[in-house]
Parts: sequence; C-alpha cells; structure tokens
Amino acid sequence: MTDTPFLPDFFLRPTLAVARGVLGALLVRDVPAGRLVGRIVETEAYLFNDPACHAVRMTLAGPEHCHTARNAAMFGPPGHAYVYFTYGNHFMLNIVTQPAGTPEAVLIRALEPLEGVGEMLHARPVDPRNLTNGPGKLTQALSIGTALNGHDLSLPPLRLVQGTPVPEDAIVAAPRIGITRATEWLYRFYERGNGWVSRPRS
DNA sequence: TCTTAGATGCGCT
DNA sequence: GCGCATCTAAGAA
Repeated sequence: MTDTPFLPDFFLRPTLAVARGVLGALLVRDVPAGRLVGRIVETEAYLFNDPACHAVRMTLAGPEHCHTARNAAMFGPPGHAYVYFTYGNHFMLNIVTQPAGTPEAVLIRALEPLEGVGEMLHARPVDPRNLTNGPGKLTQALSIGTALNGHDLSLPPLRLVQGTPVPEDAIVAAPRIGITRATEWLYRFYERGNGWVSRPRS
C-alpha cells in the first residue's frame, strides 16, 4: 500500500480536485538516517489566475513576464515538486498540477507522521505535537529544501504514494492561511477532526 | 492558553 | 526597501 504511485493523469484533474484527492496520501522521504513517512492531512490549491499564486502575473502580462527562476517548477511537468524558500527561514513543498505550461500547484500544509518520528525529531527538535503541523515545519522535519525543486515525486528520495483517500464528507474546505489576496476563496482542505492540521493565527 | 513582535533572506519594484 | 503560501519566544491573563 505504501508503494502505489499516482498515475500522471491524476495530476491533470482540476487542481482543486487534486488538492482534495491527495488528502490521505503518503509522502515517503528517504534520508541517510532512514525512511520517513507522513500522511497528508491538509492542503491548499494555487491556480494560475489566482491573485495569491506566484504565477498570477501570467494572466496580467503573459507567460513571458511571469515565468521566473523561482516559480519555474510550477510551469514544469505535473506530479513534480515545486519547492521554494520564504520568510528567510522556511521551505514550502508543493505538488505541480496541470500540463506543463499551466502553472498550478497544491501546497502540502500538514502531515500526520507515521514512520521515522525519531529521525524527524532529530531534524526538527521540538515538542512532538509541533513536528509536522505546518508547511514550514514538515519540510524541516523531512529535510526538504530547494535541492528537491522540480523533483519527480514518483521517484526516491521523495515519493508521493497512494494511501486511503479521505472521504468527501470528512473533508473541510476553508480559507487559505497566511495570504493577503483572495482570502475569501475556500481553497484550503483538511481532514475533519485530525489533530495534525495547522491552526490559523488570529 | 492566547496574543504579539521579531527573525531571517530572497525576489521583486 | 518592502513583502512574503512562516515559526518561535516571550509576555499577559
């Protein structure tokens, strides 16, 4: 069960459907210290015509003005990783969706740790309850940085594999966190009642 | 338990 | 310079 990858077509579905569909999927990360596995419990969708997306300028000025070194991976093939650095400290992990040329992605916001918790705590020495309940936290716990930007998520050392999908009636849609534009769009999805979901700042 | 401010560095204007 | 798909420590209650 931890070895079934997603078929490429999965990432060609509408990005909002992918954001729901990867809830329950597993992220498998191989590091020298061992194998780390986390279950995805919270995501956000970012669309090409989305004011909060790094590639929104495509709609305004055309692709040639919005395709930059930073967001290049979002224009690449679906099912690959888009990793970027922000706030001077943190890496964000996204799954690229849509055909190459259409910059959309799904941000992984929280994981439920399943395997390798001891190794994760070594990479991120904090109270275990704060190990992977946020987008910057989980990348630190899994040692994910820009070296994995553009990486094919069907291959080691970072793979996305199928788990038990979260049923639709257990998925909550909510406003995205930490953005200043399009804050009313319900593009954040999480598993209802899961204790690893990040908490919005008030 | 909750709220606030500061850190930190890259990409853009 | 300013903003940022964030996190943490410190302080109040």
